[in-house]
Amino acid sequence: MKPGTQVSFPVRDYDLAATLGSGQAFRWRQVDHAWEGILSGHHFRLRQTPTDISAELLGACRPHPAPDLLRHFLQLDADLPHILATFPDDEPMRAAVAACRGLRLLRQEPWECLVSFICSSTKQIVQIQQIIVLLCERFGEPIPVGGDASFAFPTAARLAACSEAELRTCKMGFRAPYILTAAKAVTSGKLDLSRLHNLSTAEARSALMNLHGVGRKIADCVLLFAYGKQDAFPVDVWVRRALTELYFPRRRPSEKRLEHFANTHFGPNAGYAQQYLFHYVRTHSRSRRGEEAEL
DNA sequence: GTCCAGGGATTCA
DNA sequence: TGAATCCATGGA
Repeated sequence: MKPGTQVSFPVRDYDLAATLGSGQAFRWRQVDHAWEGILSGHHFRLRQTPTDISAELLGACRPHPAPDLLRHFLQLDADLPHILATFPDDEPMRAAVAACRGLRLLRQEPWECLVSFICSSTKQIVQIQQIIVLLCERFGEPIPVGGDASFAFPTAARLAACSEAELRTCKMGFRAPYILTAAKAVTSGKLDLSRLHNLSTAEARSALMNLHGVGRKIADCVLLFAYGKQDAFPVDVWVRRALTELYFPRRRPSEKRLEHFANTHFGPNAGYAQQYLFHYVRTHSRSRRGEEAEL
């Protein structure tokens, strides 16, 4: 696949906008009716038609993309109806699925995913995107795309060579030392990200949580979005809000009760269900609150 | 349990 | 339009 070439994938039950815009990945932006982003040093433009997702390669800083790069990243072969059938049959889940059926979990590169979510702590999605733009512009390999350049995600070795002050110029604040220690752990071999594929969810989570700045929530995001461990269930501000409002509308549950509920209610693909709830409350809560305010 | 660590987007008044 | 709040948190 050379720059300028185009491929097309027939798809069913796929919502590209919900998938790329639901806060799992931070390097995809909507341009007119297409989505542009960088994956493994390749700058793609994706479009959804009623029957297909088409992909155009706009530029690359590496010779050839892996043959199944997009198929794997976009999880085109995932059996979505089967996954949705494992969700609990209750009103909140039905509403969430009805609102964004076709939303898929991506399969991202572990290093990029780990760095992105270390940057995510107490940041809004727009700000996380801004941090990552700066990080890539300053430390990523340039990708020639037409007149201007885009940038690959910086390698662990490149970030390990940065000073904390250099990282702070990317507006990541107190997260800079966390990124630096993660980069050094990966570069030194102390943390082998490729090895986590073969570990159980609990073991892989524990390995990630050994990193300074990575707690349960960030570890679960990486397990879910990079390793496809669909029993991982990240609970952030929005998911906590969703669980409380949708499942415990009368009385606020204790933290322990909520945790137990999250770990037991959603079945083998709990992480997938979590993503539907996350996207659902984020895209619907404002209007719903507006309605409540009018009552 | 409490406090603190960027900083800008978003909401509020 | 200036102020207040919030944010895919985790560590001390």
